Amino acid sequence: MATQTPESPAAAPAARDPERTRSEILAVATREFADKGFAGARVDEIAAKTRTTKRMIYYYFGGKENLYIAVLELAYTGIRALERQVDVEHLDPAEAIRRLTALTFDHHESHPDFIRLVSIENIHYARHIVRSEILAGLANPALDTLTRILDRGRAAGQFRRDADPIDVHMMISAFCVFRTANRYTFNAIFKRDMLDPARRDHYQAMIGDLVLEYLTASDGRPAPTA
Amino acid sequence: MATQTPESPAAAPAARDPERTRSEILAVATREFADKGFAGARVDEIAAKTRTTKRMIYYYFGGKENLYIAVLELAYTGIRALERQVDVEHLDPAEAIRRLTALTFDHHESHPDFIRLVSIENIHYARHIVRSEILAGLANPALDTLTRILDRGRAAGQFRRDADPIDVHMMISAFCVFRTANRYTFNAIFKRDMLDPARRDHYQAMIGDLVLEYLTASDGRPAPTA
DNA sequence: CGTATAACTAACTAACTAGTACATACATTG
DNA sequence: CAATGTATGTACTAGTTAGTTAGTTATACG
Repeated sequence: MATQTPESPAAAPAARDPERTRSEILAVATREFADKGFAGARVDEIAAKTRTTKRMIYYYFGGKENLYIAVLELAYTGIRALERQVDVEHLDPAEAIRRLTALTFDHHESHPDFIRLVSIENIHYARHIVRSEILAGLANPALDTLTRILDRGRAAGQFRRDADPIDVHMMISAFCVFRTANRYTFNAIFKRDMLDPARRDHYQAMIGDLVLEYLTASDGRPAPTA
Repeated sequence: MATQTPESPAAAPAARDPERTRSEILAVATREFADKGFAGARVDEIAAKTRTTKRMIYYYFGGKENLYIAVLELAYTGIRALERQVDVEHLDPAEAIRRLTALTFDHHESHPDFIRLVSIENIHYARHIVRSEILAGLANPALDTLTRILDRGRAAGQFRRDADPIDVHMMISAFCVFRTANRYTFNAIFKRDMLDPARRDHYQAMIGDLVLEYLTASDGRPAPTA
């Protein structure tokens, strides 16, 4: 007997389950906002796609904009949790960069809705991120990881000394985000699907090469010779 | 006497000027769609910001969606015209790459509305580009230019032989587009404005270095030694 | 048990929004 | 200078959309 709730053994739509109601609204809203943007998404449609009613959206979230912010908060905290799991401390700096880059690459590929939400939020000048207390002060595990790798690489004389963590993070993100975020216009214009599985390994290696070549290039200053 | 009659040469609101009416609607619509997206933009507001009425939008463009497509067409053809003016044929391949990269960089920086429209269009899965006959078959001067540079660079034994023009174009675009398109969320999270004039030269040089280092790196094949 | 409260539903509304009907002024040309 | 099509403005409408009102039902807890 696969009972879902303590007292109800019926497999019927669980009558009362605030936890599930809330998270179902969030899940559906994530899809809708990511698909159509803030202005394009419809509260009525979000409600219709859940097993509950529109009233519940207002009950739990207070309004369309707050729901959108809740969606952003969930998306960002989820991504950050994943980033925190990355462990490359045991790897040689160059290998660690390659691994971090590959993981970021995989990550963006497997979370297109997140990338879409970020694009949408940029169209809104990041207004909602700034307004959200949760998001405004969210730590960035990927950047911390990268900072440690760069420190190790510099100490070992492997990496250029003027490499800035935020810049390197930007490089990696730029490539990985572009590939997903601009997939459709790029394909319409160049007739090339940047997410074609046949080209996946090629692009994953390319961004790794790119970053490593940058990091191991001379910075024009007296560097400790290997 | 500021007469508005047919024969008045006065600088007063030109009574009849279809050319101006049309282009004014397009200019205002470009700003509105770039600012708020397709769903977020309001036909009434676009009309209010022109010197004409909503009726004229329907008269000239037929509807909101067609107006949006017209905006895209104008934006893309304008950008393509600029790209066509790039002349780097007289430069050494490496210098040509640096110049093309710098021009692309400048270009994206000075056309944020275009980048926004591209982001918006990606949110719409490039549906309108595909529908537009003008856009679907628009040549890409930047890619042609790049292809010729790469050919010259390979012939001179300066560039790796497996460098693909579309891939290289993608690299350049990724960096330049990301910097503009993701400016707001990036700044909200990392407290760094990627468009800060103080960092402009740094980033312009960085993308140039990045691409050149990639192109001059060994491709693991027997290459003509310099 | 019974009652307070949290979870929930259905129906409604006021405001907005894309698009249109209709009337008319202007300009070109025969 | 008539007449005909182009360009334009005003006022309207039908449909949509975020948000609300007024309640009902389940559950926890004394």
